[in-house]
Amino acid sequence: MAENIGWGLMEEGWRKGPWTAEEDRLLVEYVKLHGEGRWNNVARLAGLKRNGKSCRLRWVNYLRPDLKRGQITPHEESIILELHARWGNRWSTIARSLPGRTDNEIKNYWRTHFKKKGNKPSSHNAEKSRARLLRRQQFQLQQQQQQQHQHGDQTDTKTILPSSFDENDNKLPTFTQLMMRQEIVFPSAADEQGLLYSMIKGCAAGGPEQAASNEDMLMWDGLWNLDDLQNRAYYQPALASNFC
DNA sequence: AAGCAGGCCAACCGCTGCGCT
DNA sequence: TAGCGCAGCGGTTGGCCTGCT
Repeated sequence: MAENIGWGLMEEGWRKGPWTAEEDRLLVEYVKLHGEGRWNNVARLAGLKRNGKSCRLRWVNYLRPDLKRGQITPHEESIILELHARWGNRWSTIARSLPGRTDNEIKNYWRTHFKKKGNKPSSHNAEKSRARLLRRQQFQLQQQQQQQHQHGDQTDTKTILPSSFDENDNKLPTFTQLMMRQEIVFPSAADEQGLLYSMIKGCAAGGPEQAASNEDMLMWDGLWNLDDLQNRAYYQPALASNFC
């Protein structure tokens, strides 16, 4: 039996529907005090009239401090495409390769942009969406630049293209070799290349040959590719086998 | 200006796997 | 080993927003 309480719905004692700012605050306070997990205790300990599932979902998809806001970048999009081709609808697995992005976010993005029209990213709708996305990104970029200008924030160029890379040869050294030659410059954690940063941090000890799991191996296999268009790392599956 | 269609995203639902008893 | 509870996952829904006609 459901009861409408104006903003939200009460069902069997649990509130449903959109979260209020006060509920968010209570949930954040709870996680600060008790950490993530034991979500069924939230109602009792935090005074929230939400079930554990709802609390977990709200935290994971919206309140987590490490979430990355804003549109999916073309770089992230290419990663999503490649990983979806590998793993299918394993959204949580794909999300683990995109720091700050949630499985829900990626799932929504995929369904919006690629699910329809026979999974053709280049369809008319996808093109329109991309055009809209680019307009938004340009706007966001302008805003970021304005903010950086206001704060005098000088961001360093984050080149990770190896100086020894021979374009004619098209043969890339291994990651370990680059580490030895100190030819990799770590991007900052705040950079959109957070993926590269986390991969370097996670596997720097030995590169793909030291990867801890099959999934790590897959990531190494797929992700370490370089593109010199903008003096930064880009995701290009076609070159993967040359690099690792 | 209004109506409509589609995009976008937050949230819910049902199922599954895992750990504990 | 069966039963139970919890956490996590993928699918789906519903409402708001935006752009087009």
